[in-house]
Formats: sequence, C-alpha cells, structure tokens
Amino acid sequence: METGTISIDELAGGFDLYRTLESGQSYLWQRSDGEMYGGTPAPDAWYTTVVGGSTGTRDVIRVRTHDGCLEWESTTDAEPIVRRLLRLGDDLEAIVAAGPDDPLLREAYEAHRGMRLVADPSFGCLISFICSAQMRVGRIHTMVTTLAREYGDEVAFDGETYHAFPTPEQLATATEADLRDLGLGYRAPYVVRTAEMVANGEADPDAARDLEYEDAREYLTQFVGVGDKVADCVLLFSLGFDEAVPLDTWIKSAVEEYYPDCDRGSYAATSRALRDRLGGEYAGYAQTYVFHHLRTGE
DNA sequence: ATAAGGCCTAAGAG
DNA sequence: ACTCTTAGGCCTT
Repeated sequence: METGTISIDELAGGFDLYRTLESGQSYLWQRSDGEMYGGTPAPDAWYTTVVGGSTGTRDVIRVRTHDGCLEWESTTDAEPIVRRLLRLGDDLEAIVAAGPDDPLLREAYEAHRGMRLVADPSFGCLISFICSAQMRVGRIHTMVTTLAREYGDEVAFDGETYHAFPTPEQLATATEADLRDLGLGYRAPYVVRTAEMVANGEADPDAARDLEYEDAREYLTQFVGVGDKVADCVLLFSLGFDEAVPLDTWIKSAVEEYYPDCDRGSYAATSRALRDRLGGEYAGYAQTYVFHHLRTGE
C-alpha cells in the first residue's frame, strides 16, 4: 500500500471532501460507512474509487480528511490522480472572488465553502448522468454502484474487494432486459446503446474535449439518453468545461425566482444568458454551488 | 424550432 | 396501510 498526505492549508480556498463528493457531481465513489448520499458522514470517513490505468490495470484509491490534511491510500502513487480527480489545483478563492456579487450566489458560496468541482472519468460520468434522468441522487448512486458490481472488474485492496466502473465493452454486453432487472427502468436501453456506441468506436465522449463549448454539447447529445442537460453535466463534471451551466429543475427554479430576465425560452438561449450572468468562464462552478444550495436547503 | 405525451420505479408526502 | 406525487429528462410524434 502506498500512502500520502496533502495539506489542505496549501489549497487556495480550502477543500471540503464531503461536499465535493456528495453534491450530485460524482457517483463513482463509495463512502466507508456505505451510506453515500444518505446523511452526514463521520468527519474522517473514507471515500474509495477505482481508476483505470493505461494498460488495462486497475488502481484503488481512498481518501479522507484528517488533522487538516487530505490523506490517501492506494495501490499506486495516487497523489497526482487525487489532485486531478478532485481538482485540488483550482484556485477556489479566486473563482469565488471572481463570481458576480448577487445574494443567492454569495449565500451558496458561503454555505458550502471548500466544495470543488470534480473531474470524473468520462465514460463513467456519461453513464451516471444518463441514469440521472428523473432520479434522486441516492438512487443514481445505487444504480451506478450496481453497474460496477455486475459488470466491472474486481480489484482487491487491503483485504476488501472493490469494483471498477465497467468499460464500454463490458457494459455493452448487457441487454436492455438485464439493466431493467437491475432497476434502471426506461434508462436501460439508453445505457446499453450508448455503451455500444463507445465500444464500437462510433463516438467517444473524450473527443468533445477538442471542440468549442456549444459544439461539444451538441456532440455529446448524439449518445442515446443524452439531451442538453445531461451533456452539460458531462462537460462540467468530466471534460473541464467550467463554463457549462446545466439547466435542471433546481436551476430552472433559480432562474424563475432570482434571474427571471435570463429566461429566454429555449435551453440554449437561457443557458447562455445564465452563463453570462454567473460570470462566464467559471459559470459552472457557480451553477454547482447554487444547485447544491437549493437542493439541500442548507 | 418548439410542444405534448409516455416512460421505470422507489421513496416521501398526504 | 394505501394512493399520489416526485425525482438533477429524454425520446418520439
């Protein structure tokens, strides 16, 4: 086992592990008490995920906050991976300071200080948000966990068995009926067909990285089960498009109540107006704070 | 380009 | 205990 620590003091704007991993951005981690998305964890709870290596290898990584540090334990030298997945290099202080000075956003930033965006692996993120349609966060996490258990590689670490999120090829072996039996409902055929599209090379979510923002969103909507909202989530939580502003039910209610002049009728026009209102370049950061603030009511 | 109807299902509200 | 509504929408007319 390899281990290490990262001082949270050295991270501009701080870091809140719980709020980062349980704010509806990522469904690819497991909390040590097994109660992910089900209440406040113990302060030093571990979060575990499995990442894929370049040669088909799998590495287990777990992290927790303890004594003012972010501790990690892993099958590999995980510090660069942890820094990338949890975006520890972001100057959160500067991002918050650069945001517009409106009451809702200030309140959200204040209430959830230290929450960062995540940078999930693209395929797992894509499937997670296809599953998210009309679904509570707890059940999205259950679905993604079930897919990993049923179709992903097993990895042993520290006496426990973990599951990687399945590869496109692995998930493409599932049938619609299989996934309906696992509780995915009408999302089942979407997941199968999208996995097939990625597995057979018809499209690749990572290819969106090379496009301009709105072209990238359009590109992702070719996947089955992916509309504008899900595409924006993948762009924001995986592909590094910090300007993406997913318009979900919570953000739509925020538009109605706090930014009524940003309602332009269509998704694209409203999203664009809200993006400008929330500061442009890092509008997605602001969106994520507002979303979490309204959803949790905290 | 925009609008209505159907869709799985578990958990919470009434 | 039951029914009704809701939950981070998408696909097809």
